[in-house]
Amino acid sequence: MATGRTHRPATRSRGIPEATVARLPLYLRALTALSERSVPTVSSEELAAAAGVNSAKLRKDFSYLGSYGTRGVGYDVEYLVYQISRELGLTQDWPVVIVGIGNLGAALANYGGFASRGFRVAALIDADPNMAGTPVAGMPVQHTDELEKIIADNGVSIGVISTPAGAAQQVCDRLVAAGVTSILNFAPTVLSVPDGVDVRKVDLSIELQILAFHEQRKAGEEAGAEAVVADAVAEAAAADVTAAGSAAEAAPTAARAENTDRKGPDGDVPAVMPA
Amino acid sequence: MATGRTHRPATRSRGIPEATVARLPLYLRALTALSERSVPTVSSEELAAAAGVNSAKLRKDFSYLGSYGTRGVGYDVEYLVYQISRELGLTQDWPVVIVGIGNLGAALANYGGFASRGFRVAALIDADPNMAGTPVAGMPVQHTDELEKIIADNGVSIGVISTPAGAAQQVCDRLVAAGVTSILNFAPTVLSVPDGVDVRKVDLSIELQILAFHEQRKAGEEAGAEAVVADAVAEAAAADVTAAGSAAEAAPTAARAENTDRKGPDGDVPAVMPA
DNA sequence: ACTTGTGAACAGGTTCACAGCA
DNA sequence: TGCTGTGAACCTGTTCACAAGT
Repeated sequence: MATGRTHRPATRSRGIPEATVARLPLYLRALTALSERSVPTVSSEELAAAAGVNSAKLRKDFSYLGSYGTRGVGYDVEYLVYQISRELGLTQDWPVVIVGIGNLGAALANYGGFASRGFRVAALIDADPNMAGTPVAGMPVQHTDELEKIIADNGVSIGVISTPAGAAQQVCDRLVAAGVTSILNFAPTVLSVPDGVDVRKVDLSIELQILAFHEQRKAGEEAGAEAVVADAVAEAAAADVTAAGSAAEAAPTAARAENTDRKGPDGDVPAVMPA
Repeated sequence: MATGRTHRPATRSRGIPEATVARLPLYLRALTALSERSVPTVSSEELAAAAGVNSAKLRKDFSYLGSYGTRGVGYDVEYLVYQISRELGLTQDWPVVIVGIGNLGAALANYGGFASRGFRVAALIDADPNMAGTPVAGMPVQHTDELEKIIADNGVSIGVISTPAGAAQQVCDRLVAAGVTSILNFAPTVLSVPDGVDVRKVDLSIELQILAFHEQRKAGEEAGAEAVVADAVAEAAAADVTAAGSAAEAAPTAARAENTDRKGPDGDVPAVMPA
């Protein structure tokens, strides 16, 4: 597997912190909502509440972009929307292909959040010949054989993989070979990619497992004790605790909000793992 | 705002770091694969490679769980699978309900990764009366009216929200009122929940936006300069960039993941800590 | 020999608190 | 007066490197 250890080539240190980048979409969404309500300006306190973060963090984040606010007043909504969009690269058109049109792929194809954010689904690709031509989200599914041509013809640089785990690496390799340099992976598999290619993974079951961890902890707390019971049972049960082999991937994120005053959601770290 | 600023410095305790918890599912998946291949033991180096992290981090993570390895040898696969499963609370059955059976909800209902990890879909709920009774993933969709009863009858404590953004908060409130204490939110909205309830969110468009950011950066780098060009244009364009994304986010779907998270800004997590 | 387990250095991110400016 | 912008403290997480076992 790729061993690209070069994570962050110091050379680019002038950049915006990853944690901040990961929050920009959040701010953008909150700002877009304000914009639609024709709100002209917003304070860091208000915007932070809408985005679910605390104001100090928000101000710090914005400070990395530049000084776009006005002391004593707040931020100009429209101006900020533009600046953040530009910073994220959303002012340009990003054609993307979705490979693997199963339940999830179809859901993604129908997701409105793409188009409204500068992303354009250039093609839906699936390995099943029977699906070819079938319309999904108003667009015909194309066969995997066309993959390279589609990517070249549309200048696609971002690919979404929603195939079964077993096909993911192969699809990934073809996407990369065809020129894709950013991949959003939904398959529960660790993908190996050459240096220079970004991969972000999303795994539905991982999120649930993390919730289960905290849920379990809540229950134990309530009970008062901690007796993590089973210790003797461990050995015995160990043999078949697991089964199926598909599952999770990595991704963290969490949010937390509170009702009554303050609150802070949390931090999230991006992780684009380098091969 | 900063009223009761009672810091909670001493709150730290025997807990496992959030970042570590977020990686446990990854290790578990890799271990499960090894287990299926009947591999008896594995070194931190091998397992780390399979999980996509570096070995030092993996060993550090495991050290929080206890000393489950054998120096000079490695870790016993079966034993570790059990220990991690137990730590995550996966040795028990977690009934979950999925609210909002659109494309994404259906995809989630069909997702095999749930069942194979101790999660059981107890019910599929949707507000559309026409969907009631319709089988999805082999199970009839039930109407929202039944929500409270379903949760009570099945002892559900984890809920998944895959409704449109507009309905999310309302659904969330009902889930919480009915007893749910952990929520996985796919709707592109910030949810407010009372203390003690965990919310994790997954937003697909956010992941894509983060990829776009890095993709844009790559392009610029290639071009040689860093000149974030358009600076003068900014001012001019700012005025009406606005509408760009009015389509709004209606459909739900999304995913987002990343590294770690959760933690409390202020008085958040009551600090779980079993003595 | 070989690999774990971990103190300690390091890095990055968050929060504080206040100076600076409209 | 009010709110932004930010240095500095603080805290969490990562990496190093080696002592401790087997």
